[in-house]
Amino acid sequence: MSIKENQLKIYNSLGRKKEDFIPINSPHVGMYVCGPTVYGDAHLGHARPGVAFDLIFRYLKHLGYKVRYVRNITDVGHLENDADFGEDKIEKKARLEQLEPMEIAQYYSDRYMDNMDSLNILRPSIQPRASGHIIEQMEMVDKILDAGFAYKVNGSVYFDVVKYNETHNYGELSGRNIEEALENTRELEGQQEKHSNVDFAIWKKASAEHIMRWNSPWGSGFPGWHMECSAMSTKYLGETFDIHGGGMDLRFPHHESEIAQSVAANGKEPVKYWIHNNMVTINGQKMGKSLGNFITLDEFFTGTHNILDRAYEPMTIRFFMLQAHYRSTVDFSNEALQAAHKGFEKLMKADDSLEQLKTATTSDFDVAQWQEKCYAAMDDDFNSPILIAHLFDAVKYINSIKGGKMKISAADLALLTTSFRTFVFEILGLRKDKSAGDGSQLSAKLIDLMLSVRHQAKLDKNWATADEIRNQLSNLGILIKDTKEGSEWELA
RNA sequence: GGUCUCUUGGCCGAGUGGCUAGGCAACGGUCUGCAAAACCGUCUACCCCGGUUCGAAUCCGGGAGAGACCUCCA
Repeated sequence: MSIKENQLKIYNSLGRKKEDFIPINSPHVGMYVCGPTVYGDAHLGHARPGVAFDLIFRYLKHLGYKVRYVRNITDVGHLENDADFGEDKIEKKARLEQLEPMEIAQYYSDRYMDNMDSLNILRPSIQPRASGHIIEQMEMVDKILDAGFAYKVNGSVYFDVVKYNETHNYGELSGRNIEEALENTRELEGQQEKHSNVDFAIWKKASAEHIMRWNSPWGSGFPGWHMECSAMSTKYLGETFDIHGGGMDLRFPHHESEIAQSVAANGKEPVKYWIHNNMVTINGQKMGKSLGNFITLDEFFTGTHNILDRAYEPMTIRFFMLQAHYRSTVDFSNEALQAAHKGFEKLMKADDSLEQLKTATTSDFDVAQWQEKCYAAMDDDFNSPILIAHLFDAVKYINSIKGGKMKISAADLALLTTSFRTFVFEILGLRKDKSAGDGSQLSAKLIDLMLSVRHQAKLDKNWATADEIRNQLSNLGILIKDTKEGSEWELA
């Protein structure tokens, strides 16, 4: 399979500039993205990296790359508060609800995947769980100890950031200067075990009441915060791979520490291109669990959060996110989502119209050049908003042909149809939601019956009856749309 | 406090040294028995103050405001 000729550029967080995308082992591409910690329902913020990296995954595949996409499920290891008093997040929830920790993790990861499916996010090639890779994480801890970049204290193992920084640059990704950080020492409590407060645990001793624990050479415990991603990315993608993604909030300390761990253990930089998606904000502020200002995806789909004016289809949310570039923040509001909903509908209707277009001998629009512009948008760091703008140019053209104001040749129509659909469905990953068909067959037939009665009334110029039917159906939430071809209906 | 980012028309949101994205809303029109829907058209913005330049919303400096990270976080 050949790679489609392209000039794909990717903004690399490591270096903060756009670079030509040249895979290490073309046509193979390895991509690792930080997935969710499964101790709660996915919210709008989780949809952002889901959609962003799905777009990247889809486009790379479209270009002909063979992509192995790995997205982890974190079901152990995240500490709350500081290290000494922290307890595993999953364990805490379990104790509160009297359930097995793994039961919670399974429940929420299933729900997460259902949500992602709704958003038409392709499943990654591998979705490894942290709890299933304890051995690999212990092996990596061992390697870091052997390399001399970690030390053992009371059954825990800490990464020696200060020592690492003597020969490497801890802070290369986040633009931090550790020496400065050390000078502005803040008083931190309960950190006597660490040689320095910039050090972090790579293996943590489990307290007596800690349920999620594994035996290790250092005693009974669990892996540190950042180990899972280093261990699993190395296992499935190799010591050096092409793309590592995640939310911007993970840049420090999570990704910075991942780099340090991999370099310490394997002696080489793990990632060629770091890609970070920006946040979803609500009233200008980051939507997040700790801030308590999040809306879950299920609440969006059902409209059950009191801040929501209505329910929003998954595709509305997907389109809403694709209308912003992945590196920009995107601000939630009902108004913005309703605008996205309408725009999306317009796009889908234009797709339907493609079937009905009549061809001519010439075209009034340079379809080949239009296609080039679409590729140029995607090649420029996956610029979906620009692509969507071009798609709406095509929509306007399609509608003008339909209205008899412009012409298209048969060859151009074929090209327009395939490219339009490729970009809309294959690359942007949009999908027509089965909406009107949701009602029972019987209801649909009854509505059609009412419409034919109304049609006859209109032919008889019996406007009172025609309007009565329209109004009554409207009261039931069924919207009549009169077109030249006859009447259509949809659920409001 | 430190590091970094952002500030675009009624709203959302691209872009970037000259060629004036796009969506939604609004307004005008076409269509329609009326209405809605649909479609077409119109609407020329870039926080403030300096500077560089033939030319800046775009580059540089200063100011104001907002946000992210520095603790788990998508």
